[in-house]
Amino acid sequence: MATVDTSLVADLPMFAGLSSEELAEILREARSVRYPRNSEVFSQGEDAHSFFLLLSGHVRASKTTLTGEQVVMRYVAPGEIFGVAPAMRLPQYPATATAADDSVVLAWPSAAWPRLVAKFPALATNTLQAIGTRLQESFTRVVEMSTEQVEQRVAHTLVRLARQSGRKVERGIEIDFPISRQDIAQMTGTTLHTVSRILSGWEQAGLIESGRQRIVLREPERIFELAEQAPDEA
Amino acid sequence: MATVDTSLVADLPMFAGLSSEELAEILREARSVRYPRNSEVFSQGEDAHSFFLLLSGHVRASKTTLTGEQVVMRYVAPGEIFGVAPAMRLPQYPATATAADDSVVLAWPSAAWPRLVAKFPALATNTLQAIGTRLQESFTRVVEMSTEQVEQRVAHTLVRLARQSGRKVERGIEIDFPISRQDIAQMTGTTLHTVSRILSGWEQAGLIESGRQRIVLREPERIFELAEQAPDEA
DNA sequence: GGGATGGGTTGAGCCAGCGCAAACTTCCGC
DNA sequence: GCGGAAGTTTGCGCTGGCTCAACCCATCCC
Repeated sequence: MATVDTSLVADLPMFAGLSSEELAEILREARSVRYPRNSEVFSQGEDAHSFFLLLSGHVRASKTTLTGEQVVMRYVAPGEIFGVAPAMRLPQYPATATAADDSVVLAWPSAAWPRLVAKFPALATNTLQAIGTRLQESFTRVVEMSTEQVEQRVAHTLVRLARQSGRKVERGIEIDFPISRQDIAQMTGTTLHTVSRILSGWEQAGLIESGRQRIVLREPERIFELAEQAPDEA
Repeated sequence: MATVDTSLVADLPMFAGLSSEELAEILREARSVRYPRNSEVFSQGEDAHSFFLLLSGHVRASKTTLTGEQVVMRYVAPGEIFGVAPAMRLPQYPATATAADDSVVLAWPSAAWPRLVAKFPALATNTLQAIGTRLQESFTRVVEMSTEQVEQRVAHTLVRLARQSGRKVERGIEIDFPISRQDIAQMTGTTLHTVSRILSGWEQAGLIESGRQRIVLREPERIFELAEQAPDEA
């Protein structure tokens, strides 16, 4: 159980309003764990033994339906908390968390939550804000799924991924972790075939550049326009 | 500003872990307001001046897109909090709240939130739990929209409405507030035409009985089966 | 009681995107 | 360097559900 340097996480919104002594006390209860790419951090339905903070890498949260279909709920970026089921008093994890790339996380045992929150009320309000943001994002997704065509949804998804986890490269903005057509299909409620067709079209048009589990937005503004415009302006 | 009887709300999850004196202190800051059917409690984009608790009636939360389409996010049942933007530090309401039926709400000024939470930390954890539940519900909806056919989604929606706001009547379970085909369409991401066709079919089959803004589930279990079964078992 | 308004029903045609199928490419382990 | 697995591309046919359109019915207000 390595000790974590407070400076690594001091500026995160999760720890806003806490002194560095308080932060140190909180971090003392966490252990840092490394998850290689494609390994599971936790699994849907499993007892929620811990809650997490992502230090580096990327983690995919996905849900599996009764009929076996997978839906990707979100990608966790470094600095975000995840697996916070204990904070909502959920006894089990509602989704599966998988390392989309080699990742390092901080993990606190669930039992620590009530104690920490009692001692540091800022944690509760910070978490409330984080969950609130996530609720808004989820609402946005419901609205998109209800009102937009597939192409628009894919565009929105790429824009969001680029904003959240984009890395500037010479030729544009690259999504900073391996992501397949299938993953995007599971984020947008379509099939990998349709995603492939759409991305091929965009590549043809010079909007993107892509390869195996790799996407570079060459013209982010034009993708953004696609995302925002009404379908019949196309 | 009427004084509110603590006994009305003492058992709500929102106030779990608070003594009746503490509860009285919290309620002292709220005023109770009546909203007639179809009136707006607050409007999307408006400054979040208050947060609310529904005492009686039903409130519909809906979002409007840039292109003018409406999506119904949820129906608030008595005892639930809503418009809790202030708790998430959202400066504006992300949705519009409309009384689906004559309703009575408790309203607290936003400014009261930080003060109340500081004094009564249980409020923060209770709210966290409420928001967490809502996040799960929203996730469920994303999954349904991603993986289910329209008929299944409508079935799921009716089952949920019946559970949340169903009233037992001789012939089955009636949704306890006026709800139109259009409303259901906006909850399921389809058109009122398609909803009308589906409900007509079910009425034909004796599964439901319906009229103007009124739906009675005559065979709730069979609707439930429709909601759960894979489309090709139909 | 007549007109208007809001909600509901039903028909006909069309197309976005799915399902199925086959082939290709890249990566990785041995 | 070979074989297999995983990811991607592309063609083709079909269909669920949308669009457009017309009409009906109940309720409410003069």
